[in-house]
Amino acid sequence: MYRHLEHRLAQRLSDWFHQRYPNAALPPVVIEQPPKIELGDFAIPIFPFAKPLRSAPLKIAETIRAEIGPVEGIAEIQVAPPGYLNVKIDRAFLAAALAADQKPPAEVPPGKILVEHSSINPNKAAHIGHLRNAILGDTFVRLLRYAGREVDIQNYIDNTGVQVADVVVGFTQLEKKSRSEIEFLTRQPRFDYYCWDLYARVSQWYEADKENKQVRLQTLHAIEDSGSETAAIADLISVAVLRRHLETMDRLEIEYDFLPRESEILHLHFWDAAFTKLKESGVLTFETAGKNKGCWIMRRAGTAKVATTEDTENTEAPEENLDDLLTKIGLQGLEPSISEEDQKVIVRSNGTVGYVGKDIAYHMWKFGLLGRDFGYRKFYRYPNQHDCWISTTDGEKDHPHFGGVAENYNVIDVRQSEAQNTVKEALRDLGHGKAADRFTHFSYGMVVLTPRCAAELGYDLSEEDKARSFIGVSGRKGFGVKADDLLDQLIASAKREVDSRHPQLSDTDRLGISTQIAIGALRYFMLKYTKESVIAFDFKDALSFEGETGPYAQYAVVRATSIFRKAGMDADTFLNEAAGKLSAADLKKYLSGDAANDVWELWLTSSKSSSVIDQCIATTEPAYLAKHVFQLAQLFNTFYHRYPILSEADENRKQFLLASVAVVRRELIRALAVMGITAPPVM
RNA sequence: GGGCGCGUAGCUCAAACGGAUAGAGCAUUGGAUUUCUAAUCCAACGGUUGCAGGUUCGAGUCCUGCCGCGCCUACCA
Repeated sequence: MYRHLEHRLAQRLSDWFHQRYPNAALPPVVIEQPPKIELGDFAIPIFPFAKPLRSAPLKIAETIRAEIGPVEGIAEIQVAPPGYLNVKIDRAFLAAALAADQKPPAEVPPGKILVEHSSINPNKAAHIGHLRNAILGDTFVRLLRYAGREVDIQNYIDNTGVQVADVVVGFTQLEKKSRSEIEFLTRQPRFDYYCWDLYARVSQWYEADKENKQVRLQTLHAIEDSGSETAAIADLISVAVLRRHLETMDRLEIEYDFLPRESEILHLHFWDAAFTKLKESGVLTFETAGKNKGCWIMRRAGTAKVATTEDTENTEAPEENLDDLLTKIGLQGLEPSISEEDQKVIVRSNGTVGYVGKDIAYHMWKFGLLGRDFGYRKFYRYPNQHDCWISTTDGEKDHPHFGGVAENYNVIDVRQSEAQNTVKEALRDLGHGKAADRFTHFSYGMVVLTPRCAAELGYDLSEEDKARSFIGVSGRKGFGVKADDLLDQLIASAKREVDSRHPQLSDTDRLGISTQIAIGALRYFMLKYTKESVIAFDFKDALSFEGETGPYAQYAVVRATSIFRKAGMDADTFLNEAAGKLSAADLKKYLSGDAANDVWELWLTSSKSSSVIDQCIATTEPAYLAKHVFQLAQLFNTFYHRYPILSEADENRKQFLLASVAVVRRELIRALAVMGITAPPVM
């Protein structure tokens, strides 16, 4: 409803401007929030109109105020120096709509959206960096679904890369394990932890003797031969680790619909099909000389940008740079179409295709542009009976339809920006401009360890690392905080509190509550930072349950619920039945005037969730929702402290206060659900 | 070298489109509960938004230069 009023107001002002000044070129109407609630609920800066209309902002504002006429849902419009229009919402109007949970219909664009996230190499345990990815991705899925969009969640599994080969080397060479011995190990709890340590040991082994890297190369080749014993072992390991990843993420209520694997991209000849199209369209060119002789290359994304109709005036500049470069490296006259600096090798001179090439093929499939499909097999059934499918070469006849989507979001960290751009440009160069436009790299920053945190974990730091402000997580070095470990710690820490607070509850109940709190803390922690920022991981912050944390917001819900429990009522039932009986006169009475500003702010903020969620989707930034949830919880806690509700003597006012609590509670629960957080019954 | 990003309170972070007095949390200090149980609330303290210019009614935000840091720049994935 807040969103609706905002749009209505913007539209009305825009219409007014166009009617009164039909020939003027005017900037769009921008709606902001005044710095203080006393000033109003919406603020429109008039300054941008001063110049085009050749008039003072205050004068224009005054004219608008006088001529705009009544707007439904708007109570008052004031002019404020030095040039704002401050607008007050009709408080009773909004509150009545909110109490009755009225939602004006929103437009939902057609077409399915694909969100790809997690994509953890299946060779070791998931760590905190993967948690950030999965939580961001899963929350974005929930945001889209809240907005009414249909979403498929895919988790791309690179099961044929060197990382898997390295662990295979560890089992077969370092540990001399047979296939059946490895199979036995895969059935042990937390097999991924075993691999974590082994992977780090293999990396050391490579460094100890360069000869050892030959083994890696042989193993890598053997994996690609699908009939070999090595391939079978690799599959055994990667599937077992993958299963562990699904279990870990399921602890956080993160699920997937489909797991496309790189092995099928190869075996089902996705790449061959893509390669043919890429060659035919000239996107890939064969190098006959120079550093990349014998490779199929593409122009590096983002460099020497091809002139389009919009920027013809810039056509000269890149060519000059190109000539300069060619001169510098002594290549003038050889006429490669792209300088070596700008070349991106897609197919190596030995004929094998790199990661980006496979990703291009995968993305052509995603948008239904490849003319091929995976085989599908059920792989994992979640406790809620939802099935997660995996790619195979043959597969089951009846399966859901994956691929051929309208939009695509890839949740991948910022280091892959260039590779992502290359995929996007390949789609564009193939003539699929629309698909390229609907390809979004949902980029986010790294999770790193503070030197203190690394020391706490017992890692020996080099002098170089000690001097750094933070240290990157490294699976290769076995350097990082494992996802399951962190979650275990959070649960244990929450459990200690719950045990002391609620000794009367059963241990199972206390564990359940602790788990909800741990998930709330972890998910909120990963979402409160804006996605581009680097998270300097610190146990003190991550394990905190106070201040700006998930449990703070969960606690607000618990408090709201406990008011109703104490009153012998169910909060939702109350809202369904009693809230409708709130008279317009009472709403007006209890919400009017500056004295009611604090309660009004509670209602106002409650009404903003849909607007905030729209903003999160438009900017691919879930942190706005985290901030909103915290703000709402904060307002509620202040309100809770200031107003005794059950002891309120005025019965009508008591009903109004209860309705206020019930509305905030409902909106908090909804917003938290979008973040994948549920509030426990007690805390 | 080139590309991208970052630099805001002691620490960790906010501040959509340039807008009203740059806000939170943590930490520190002082207070609040026989109550809908304090994982809470109130208050104090804390800032030349890296530096120097510029654009304009107005700059943490845009432009230029400099300083510092990170990532990418592999026939790795």
